[in-house]
Amino acid sequence: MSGDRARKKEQTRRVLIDAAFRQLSAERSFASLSLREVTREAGIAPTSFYRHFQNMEALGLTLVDESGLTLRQLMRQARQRIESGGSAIRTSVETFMEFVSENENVFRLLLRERSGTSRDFRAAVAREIAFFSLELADYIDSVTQRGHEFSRIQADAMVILVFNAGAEALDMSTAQRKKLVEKTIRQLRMLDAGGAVYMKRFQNLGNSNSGE
Amino acid sequence: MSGDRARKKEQTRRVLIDAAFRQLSAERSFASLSLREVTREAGIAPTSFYRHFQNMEALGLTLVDESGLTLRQLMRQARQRIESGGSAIRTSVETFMEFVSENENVFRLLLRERSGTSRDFRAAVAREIAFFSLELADYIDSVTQRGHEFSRIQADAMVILVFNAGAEALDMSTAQRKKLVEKTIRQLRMLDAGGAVYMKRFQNLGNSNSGE
DNA sequence: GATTTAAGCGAACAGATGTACGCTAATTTA
DNA sequence: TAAATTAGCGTACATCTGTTCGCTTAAATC
Repeated sequence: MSGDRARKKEQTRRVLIDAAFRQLSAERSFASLSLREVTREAGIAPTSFYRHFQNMEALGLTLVDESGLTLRQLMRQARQRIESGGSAIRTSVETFMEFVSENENVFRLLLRERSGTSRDFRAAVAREIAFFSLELADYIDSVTQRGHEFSRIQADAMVILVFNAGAEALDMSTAQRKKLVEKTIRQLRMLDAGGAVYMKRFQNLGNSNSGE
Repeated sequence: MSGDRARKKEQTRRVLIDAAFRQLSAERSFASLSLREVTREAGIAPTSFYRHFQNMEALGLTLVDESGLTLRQLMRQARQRIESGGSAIRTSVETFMEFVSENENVFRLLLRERSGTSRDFRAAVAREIAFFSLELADYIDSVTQRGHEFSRIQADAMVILVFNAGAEALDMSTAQRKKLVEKTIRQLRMLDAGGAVYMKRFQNLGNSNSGE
């Protein structure tokens, strides 16, 4: 039968990926994982690792990619919830925080590799966040009609604030997280309100960079 | 003569600290430094390390503390520049970016350990950033008189955006960094403008969290 | 059914790591 | 000046690391 071997190979590849994810925690970053640790957790001989990945860096990039996928599912979920009524800002923040709580290790990975030691990792995470931001910018622009460039700047700021809130949440209790959500919502509302005001000012003054 | 030995000890302690800072780079995080590497760079026997620090974690905390000090000097500088005229926002962003460019490794350390694997490190960095944010909040409040809590929320958002811009700048060319500065300034202006608007709305509606 | 392919394994190796221990030599104390 | 303290060093050891190599065994191909 054809595809039997390929299927089994895919299976152990998954086991390796899952083992790596499982070992991530507040105390363990991907960079601190050794090849042997991952294979041990996966129940596979160290040397077999090379049948699936060229090295740990390759495995890491796979993890980042999968995390990006999870992130996109999150976006889809948030969009659905917004469409079925409710404040866009509140819904987005709450959905994101839910995601962080349910995927702490996935989020930690993205968070850490964003400023990690591998340029490829940093680029991969930046790409995922940019995708996230672009989607939000489109949404904002479709609602406000202030122009793509402007919406993009606003969306970028919002995404950064939400991501940062997620990062802070990781070290917090449930009660503290609730407060954090409210704070973040206020920050996004400021940006929202400010977008309208600043846009007008921006148009009146033209694109000058005159001081003050 | 008394204090000779103590002085020399302090000296080699400095050599260790400097060696560690020197080894930080885009490719090397503090977590990836080994005790032996640091002592090698410092020109000191591995075992002598223990005469100065209990372990690498202790050295790391010292680095974070020193980085915090540098950050406070930066704040002082920004304050002075603002007082001697010019836009507060522009001056702050430009001064911060200058700091990042001149202290890339210091900034990288703070950036990485903010989401690192040591709770103590994370707490130490959070403390430094909170200090930074608190100062800005005081300044905002003294100018706008909108109340400490409100100013704090706004200041927090601003600090996050500026820090994040600093992080992005690390992987950028000089030209790209210039554009980033302008973008960040716009984001802060949005927050500034939005603060005024949102504050009014906030007061009129009361502290309700009614949807939409 | 015979031959080829390839996933998985165990043994082995060189290199690096943190740290214990005891020594030396210089400074400090008495 | 004699005794005590201590920064710095070299040796040593157990442990862990990534990776090579050749083998087995089962699936795929012919």
